[in-house]
Amino acid sequence: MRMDELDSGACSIARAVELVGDRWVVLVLRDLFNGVRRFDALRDHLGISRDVLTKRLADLVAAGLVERRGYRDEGSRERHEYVLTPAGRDLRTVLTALMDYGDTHLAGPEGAPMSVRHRDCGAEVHAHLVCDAGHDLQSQDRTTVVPLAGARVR
Amino acid sequence: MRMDELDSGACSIARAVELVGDRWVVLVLRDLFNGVRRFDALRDHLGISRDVLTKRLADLVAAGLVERRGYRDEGSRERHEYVLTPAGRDLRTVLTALMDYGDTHLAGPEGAPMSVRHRDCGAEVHAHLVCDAGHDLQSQDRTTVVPLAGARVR
DNA sequence: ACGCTGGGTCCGGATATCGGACTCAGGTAC
DNA sequence: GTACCTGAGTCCGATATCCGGACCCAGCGT
Repeated sequence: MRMDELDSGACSIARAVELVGDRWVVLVLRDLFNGVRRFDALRDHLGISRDVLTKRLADLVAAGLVERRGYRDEGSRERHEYVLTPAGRDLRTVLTALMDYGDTHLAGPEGAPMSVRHRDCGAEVHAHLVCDAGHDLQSQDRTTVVPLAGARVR
Repeated sequence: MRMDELDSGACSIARAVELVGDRWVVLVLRDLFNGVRRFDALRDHLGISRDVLTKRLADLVAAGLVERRGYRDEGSRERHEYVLTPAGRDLRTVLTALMDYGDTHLAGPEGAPMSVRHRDCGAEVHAHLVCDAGHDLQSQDRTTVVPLAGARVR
């Protein structure tokens, strides 16, 4: 079966990219992973317009990736902050894969700007392709794609 | 050091998302991985407008992820097809991570639509977070992020 | 009473997207 | 030779989105 006979929309990549297929969404998620939680902190750091940030955060909340949570610094009234939900945190593999790609192909002469470390052992963390039998496929191309029940023929 | 003191643009995720932070780019790459190579086949399968497809393909070629290659079916004049370069193929980890995310969080009741298999052993392939000491971090959150030489303070 | 601050909304111009019509070149059919 | 088909685009006008900037609003401190 040729892949172009299957419905492009009934594909997990298509569904996932519906959520995160946007520059700002990815950068907002990155900052949320890094502990930047407040509207104006995000706005300052990313240089995104307030308008768009409002919309992106609302979309992320609606999609269940982010939770809007009240907090109160003493001597201030209540404010909001944005924190990743477990579903949002599951995107870490995607962000790490993007980061690995940028490190390898797009870094300047100074090399990679950041390193993700395993908190327990200090070693660098990367996204790898691994098969369920335990083979690491990094940088090889030994894969085939087969349709399953959720696929739809056009 | 707080992460929001570092330049958001000097980040491998920001650089990578400059290339692939677009719905159509990701879907075009997916189809190229799956062997859909010709302009009109991509257009039909994705339902993208010709205009936008032309531009996305040109951007991908300019970025070195895709090569535009002449070919000739017998009895036709020369045509073009688009094939991934090695740099483009390195995005497989990103696409697999997106697919895993979609399979886990966005699949319908029929389950996942596709499965990527290791050609040598037939087992399913997934993107995992793995540290250089060999620990698999899947679904844990035991990471810290540290700035390196390529980071820029704002 | 007044201003400051976090977290927005509103607005107008610039950009991008979409679907559809038009183009162009080489090959086949007559 | 002429008409037509096909793959691969370009052009166009209407809509949608993005961006920067101005404006708003609710409490708290003074």
